[in-house]
Amino acid sequence: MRPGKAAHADRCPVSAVMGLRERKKLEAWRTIRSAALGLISERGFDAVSVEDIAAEAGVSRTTFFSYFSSKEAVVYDLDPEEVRQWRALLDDPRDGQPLWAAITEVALGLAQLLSERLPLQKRLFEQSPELCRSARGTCDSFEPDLKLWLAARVPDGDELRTALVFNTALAAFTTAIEAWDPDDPFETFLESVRDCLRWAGAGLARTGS
Amino acid sequence: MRPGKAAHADRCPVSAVMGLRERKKLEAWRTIRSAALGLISERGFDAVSVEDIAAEAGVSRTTFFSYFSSKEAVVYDLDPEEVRQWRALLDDPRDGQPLWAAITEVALGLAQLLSERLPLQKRLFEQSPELCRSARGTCDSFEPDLKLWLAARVPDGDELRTALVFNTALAAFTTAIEAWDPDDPFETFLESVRDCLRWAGAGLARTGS
DNA sequence: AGCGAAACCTGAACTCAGTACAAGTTCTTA
DNA sequence: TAAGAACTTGTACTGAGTTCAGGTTTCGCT
Repeated sequence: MRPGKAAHADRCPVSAVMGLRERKKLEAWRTIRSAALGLISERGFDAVSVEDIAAEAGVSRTTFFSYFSSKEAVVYDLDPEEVRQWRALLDDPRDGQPLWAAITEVALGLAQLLSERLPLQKRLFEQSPELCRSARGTCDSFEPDLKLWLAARVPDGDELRTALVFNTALAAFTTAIEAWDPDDPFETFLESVRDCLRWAGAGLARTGS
Repeated sequence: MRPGKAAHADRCPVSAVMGLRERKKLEAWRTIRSAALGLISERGFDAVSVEDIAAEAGVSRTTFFSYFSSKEAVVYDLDPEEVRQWRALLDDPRDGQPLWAAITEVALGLAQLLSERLPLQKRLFEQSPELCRSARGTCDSFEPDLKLWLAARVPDGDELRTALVFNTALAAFTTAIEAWDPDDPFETFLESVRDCLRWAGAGLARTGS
């Protein structure tokens, strides 16, 4: 039997035994990201170059791009640990729940998961149109997973309607983000997410509240 | 009384008397755009540089950027003539119609307006992830106008709900675009737009068709 | 007709994101 | 511990987007 490294290191709070290489990689990832967020949140997104970030993280520009696929990605990408939580969120069977209710739960779970990052991100959006324009990129990490999840739940539904459900849920979520003031308590944001999903679920053609 | 140039040239099918300067500008705009679309649709978006386009249009790179704010913009931006039609579409009072019905009409009108361009655009999306990623930019020209229009119709409604209505309508529209095969007849696309808006209006939490 | 101002076009020089690659370093595994 | 895979780095390149000074065209007015 081998020393560390049992079977596969897919479970456990990530940090478990997983080889020097992997551990270093995660560490480097986090170093780069926090260097980036530090610089960006004090100078603003546009005023920080990838070179600045790399220098601050003590790493080369080339290496930066081997960890993040773009400058925006360093703001959007999920920590591996968060990815794990996200998958766990989707793996919950949620049997018997109607589709829209299940979606609402996933959305709220996601919001919780992002609670640390979101206020900062929102503030960055406000000051940098550059970044804001690519805001849709936030979802790039979620989209594939979420589409699979949806497809599994609506096995034979028609394509168009399934896509609509997905995009509308996303619209509800981003609407809540747009409307949220990052200085307000996070609970306010969660309320908005709930409201938006409820309204969209009930039908927007309905007048009144 | 002066010769040409009566009052202001805001009405009329644009092409009316409007000064040499303006006419040249419009002409240059169209030359650049069609040079761009020509090159792009034969070589693909990524394989054409701004320099290529400028050269093909017989104009300098600098000038290109004085007409279009980015390389993507040359694909997305509306011809001034189309802008005129778009504004006309929004100016129609549509009295007495419930909000969602009015939105549906605007969306269908917009689709009609884009009918020429859309098949090509869709094909470009399919081949260039680069371009596709910034697809949301398509709406950048519509967003401000549309938000004003909406705000005028829901004068005292709450912000969040208004934003949700807007984003959901947009989601419905883009869903129809995503699902559409540009080789199918345009009517198919219009049907999808109608369906998506109807479903979103009726409430996505409702199961079944 | 003609003149001054404003708008326009252009080439050159620059910044920065993103990619390619070859050469060096570090970890893994058997 | 040696072969090899994975990772890092500097260098060099492409291409988008900006700035700017200087030249040309059009406009408004007389």
